[in-house]
Amino acid sequence: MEENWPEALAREKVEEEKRLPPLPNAGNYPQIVTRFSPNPDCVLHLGSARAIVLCHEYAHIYNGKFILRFEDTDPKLKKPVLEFYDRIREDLAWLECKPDEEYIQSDRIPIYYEYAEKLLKKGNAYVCTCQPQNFREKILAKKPCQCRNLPPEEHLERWHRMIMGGYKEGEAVVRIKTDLAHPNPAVRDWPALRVIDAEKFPHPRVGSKYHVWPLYNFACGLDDHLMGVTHIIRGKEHLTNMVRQEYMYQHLGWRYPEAIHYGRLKIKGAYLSKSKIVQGVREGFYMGWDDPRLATFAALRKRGITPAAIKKLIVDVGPKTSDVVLSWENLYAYNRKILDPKVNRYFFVQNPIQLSVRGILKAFTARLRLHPEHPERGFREYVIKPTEKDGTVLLWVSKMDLKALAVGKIVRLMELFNIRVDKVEAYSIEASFLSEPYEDARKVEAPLIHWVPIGADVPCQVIMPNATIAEGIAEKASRDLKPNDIVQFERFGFVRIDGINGKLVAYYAHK
RNA sequence: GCUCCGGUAGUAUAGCCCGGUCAAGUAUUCCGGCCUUUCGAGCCGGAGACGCGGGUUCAAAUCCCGCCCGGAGCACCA
Repeated sequence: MEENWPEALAREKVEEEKRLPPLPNAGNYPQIVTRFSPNPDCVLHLGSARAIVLCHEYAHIYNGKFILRFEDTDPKLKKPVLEFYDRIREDLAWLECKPDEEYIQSDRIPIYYEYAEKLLKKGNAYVCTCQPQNFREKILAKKPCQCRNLPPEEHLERWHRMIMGGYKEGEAVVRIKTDLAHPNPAVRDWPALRVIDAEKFPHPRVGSKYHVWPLYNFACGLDDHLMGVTHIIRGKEHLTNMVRQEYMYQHLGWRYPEAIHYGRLKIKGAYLSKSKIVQGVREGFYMGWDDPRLATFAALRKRGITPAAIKKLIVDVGPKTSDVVLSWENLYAYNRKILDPKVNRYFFVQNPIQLSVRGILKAFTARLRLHPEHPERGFREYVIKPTEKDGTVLLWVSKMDLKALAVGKIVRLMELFNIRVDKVEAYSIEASFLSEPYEDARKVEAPLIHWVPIGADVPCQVIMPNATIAEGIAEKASRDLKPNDIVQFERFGFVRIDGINGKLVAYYAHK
């Protein structure tokens, strides 16, 4: 059923969630195959999410296959870095977009050589030894360069010299023949492989083994067919690359896969440029790949943004060709919807200030639900006992609530009792006990504020999205939290617990 | 400059192919109310958009033309 009627299956989903538009000509293929093909020269970020989620999601919907392919064929300008191979794998795993297969292009150089030779032999490609400037002039004039029409034997000979290291950088390049009259000069006889000084620019994985490296259109074009990719989903900056590659497909007698070119995805205020991210981290401007100011997956993960929220967002945006500039609020809204029913609540008092309440005649036991809608999850319990001599109780409250704590005002300490403020000083507030019932507070529309008993507390800092730190005190019960727990600090926001040893450290997600 | 895409509310998206049911739907945002021992969630109500100008037509967000604006490509990068 699933194999024969993927559409029917997909349609069912439409009703419950929103749906991606159907893939073009999906019915023509026995199995849908998509691929995500990053250059391991940076960690992944929200800008890559569109490619990943769309590819993975479509493969999933159609019961197809999702391939991860590292495109690491430029050891010079876009030099791959070893650590990123694994980081990218981790990011995908975290995003719950695990590939069914993985390839690394630097392992496939012999395959590319084989096809280069084949094309050379058939006269569909040639080794061009022209000065780049000369070639440029010719091609702009729609004229062949002096190499183009040389016999294949000559090119084969040049080719062998090329891979043996007989040419220096820039001295020879393999070109795929296209149409010299093509309206777009960029399409005309595009370069397929070039010489790299292997000693000077060793590849992090294969070292100085190869002098000749394929360019994007060659390696990618071959691989898409060789790996059985049926649907290419990539950014629209690759639109002309499709046109270029189609010529090579013609030479090889292959059929070009279906291609979807979506627009760029940006998020307001986020730095999504790989080079800027790498530079900022290397120079120490950012604390790491997971600096909260970054929109890397690592950073989002650290802040408690869930993969589900990211996926939903991307699916919602869909594969349109126009660019989108998302606002963080959008992402937060998805995340909040996922988090709110799931996560427990705790009190965190930012910028604590001491509150002493006098006139307490008995001990109170505050039972705070871990989740307001799910009492079955349990409680945090605090016994508030007044001192024997003057019946006073000491609590932490937040300076942020100072406006509600003006002299004479009535305030309710959540789940505890109501007080009237008597005196406000720089570092302390004095108040007196008023009454216990919640209804009393409602009647006078007293503001509700949270609190932490002095003595039943733990120092806590929350790293905010702009990398500033919110200092404060969390309630004692939060000591039981574990790293990666996501909770809501009531009236403060959702946070992900990062660590706890003596001090609680959390990262802020959003309100 | 050349080639190619695209422009629906603050943001994102549906509708455009096969004109009317679109006085434009949805989510978020913002405002108001209800509910609620969170300024969260939920519920109810409200605000807010078809880039501009022509044309075709009984009828245009949808078709045609021009303009304007935005983006991408024009590497021996991916």
